[in-house]
Amino acid sequence: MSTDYGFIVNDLLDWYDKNARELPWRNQSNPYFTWVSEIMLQQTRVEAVKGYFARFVKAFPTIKDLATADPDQLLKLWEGLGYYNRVRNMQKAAITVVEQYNGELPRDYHALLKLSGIGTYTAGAIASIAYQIPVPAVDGNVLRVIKRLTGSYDDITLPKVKKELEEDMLKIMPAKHSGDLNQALMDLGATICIPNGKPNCEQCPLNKKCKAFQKNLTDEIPVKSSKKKRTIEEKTIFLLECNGKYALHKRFDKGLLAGLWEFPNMNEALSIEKLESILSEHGIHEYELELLGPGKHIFSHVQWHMIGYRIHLPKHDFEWMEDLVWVTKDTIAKEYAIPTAFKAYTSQL
DNA sequence: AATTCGGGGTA
DNA sequence: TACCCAGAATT
Repeated sequence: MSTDYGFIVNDLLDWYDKNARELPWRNQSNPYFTWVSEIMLQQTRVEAVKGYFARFVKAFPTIKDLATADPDQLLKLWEGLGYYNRVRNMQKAAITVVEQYNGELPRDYHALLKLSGIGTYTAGAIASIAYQIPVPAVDGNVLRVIKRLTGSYDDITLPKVKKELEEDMLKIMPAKHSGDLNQALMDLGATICIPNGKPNCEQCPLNKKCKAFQKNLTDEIPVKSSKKKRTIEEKTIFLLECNGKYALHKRFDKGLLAGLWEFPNMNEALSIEKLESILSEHGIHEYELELLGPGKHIFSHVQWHMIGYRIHLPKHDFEWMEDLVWVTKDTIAKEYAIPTAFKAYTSQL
């Protein structure tokens, strides 16, 4: 069952001419910059991206620079932005682009789609914005705007619903202004047809045609099926300090916060007595112990409840934990990417 | 189809 | 709190 959405194209393009947001990655013609912005914007708000975008393209001005970059330097530039696999995938794709496309992002939707970290949304966004290829870019904004427009109770978390909308939107893409149409839908979703709270329907260029507005259904549409609730994990974080240096540990290269640096830690809430006995078991008898405050961090699917200890050691040739590096506070700040989850303890270095 | 990947803004 | 954000990869 397909729907013809052709009746909204002119309204949206007219509205976009007057109301487009001015953003650092707009009004420029470098497809690589468009690519960087689209990766950063995945599940991430515009305001959060602005600073990261400027630093990133300054440090890596070309796809070749990205392809040859030090992975740890990339993670440092991404530090705090989240979803760190995005930057790993982007470098992997950059290497592919250098090897297969002479360092130039392909002007082809399906070729873009094959690159690591580029799915249907991002391929459509790059193709339409950077190359004016008439393909849609269906993100959460577009799903929300269109489902409200038609008063549809489709569950927008279902892959089938997104796929059908992509097929319908493909049919109405204008030959020359596909990038503008896609961005019009996104700007409308971000500024007028907003997700939380009351949308600003009185300002909407589509309100005369919008079923959700006419029937007062904007608080029930779009429908999103409920999510799993978060599990809680207890952790004990150690600030091991010796001769002005701190111990860091590199996380496993798969899974949560893959490849980032962390303070040594254990996956349980450790009492002082238990900690003292563990240290004793490892032959560690000279140290100063300080209990640090609790820390909490919420991820999408899990939350950490942490307690911390500062352990001041006279020497670091002990055999409690493996694979530690010892670095100064300044070096950590410049070179080591530590996720925000440890903020309660990085602030006490 | 369901889950896993961050972090912060907002009501 | 709970929800959401210019989603993609993995299972």
